[in-house]
Amino acid sequence: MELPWLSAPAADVPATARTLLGYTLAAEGVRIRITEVEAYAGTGEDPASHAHRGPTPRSAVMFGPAGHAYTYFIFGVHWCLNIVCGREGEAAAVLVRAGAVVEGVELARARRGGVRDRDLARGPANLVVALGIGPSANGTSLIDGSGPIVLAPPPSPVDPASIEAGPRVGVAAAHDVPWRFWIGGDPTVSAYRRHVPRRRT
DNA sequence: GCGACGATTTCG
DNA sequence: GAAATCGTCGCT
Repeated sequence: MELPWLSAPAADVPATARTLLGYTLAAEGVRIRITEVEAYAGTGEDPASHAHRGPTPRSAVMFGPAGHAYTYFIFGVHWCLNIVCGREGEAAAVLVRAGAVVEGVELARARRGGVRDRDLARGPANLVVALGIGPSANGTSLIDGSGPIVLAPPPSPVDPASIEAGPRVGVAAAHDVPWRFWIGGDPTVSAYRRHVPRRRT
């Protein structure tokens, strides 16, 4: 699978994020159709990006070739999945926030335990659980079949007019850029929560 | 080396 | 509204 537009310049990552809506991610017996994403740009361009202050051991994958997975650990509890975008040396990425399970529903139910089907892959950490992936996926290719996750084009095209945009969820910085994109009206899209500062101890 | 804090989820 | 819970990153 060749997806050259994934390597579009980092400045175009919002457009890349929109394009990824409707694509499917398959891993460990479950396939989900992406219904919600967020765009993150690179060094110096996006205060909310992990790569904003330059390369670090964690964010190194973001600076690599497009089409690879960037997984990170958050709050000592959860894993989230990004699709690396942009040209090599740039650090753009698209956070996969929600999806609809289209294959392997039984497996996804077993992994998520007793939630409604629409919630199986609702929210970035829940989506990762439904797909049964984890830290070992970091840095693997999503497009050449060499890794545990495979990205594939939409089974049915997404109507561009149905795509909606808004501020990214839970980010303290850049609250004003509408870099979250979702398929309008889709029940699997996660609820918007504004960033809440933690109480200092 | 130390400490504040996070692209979250879930419960009360 | 707040806790859980720990790796990462910047610097008191």
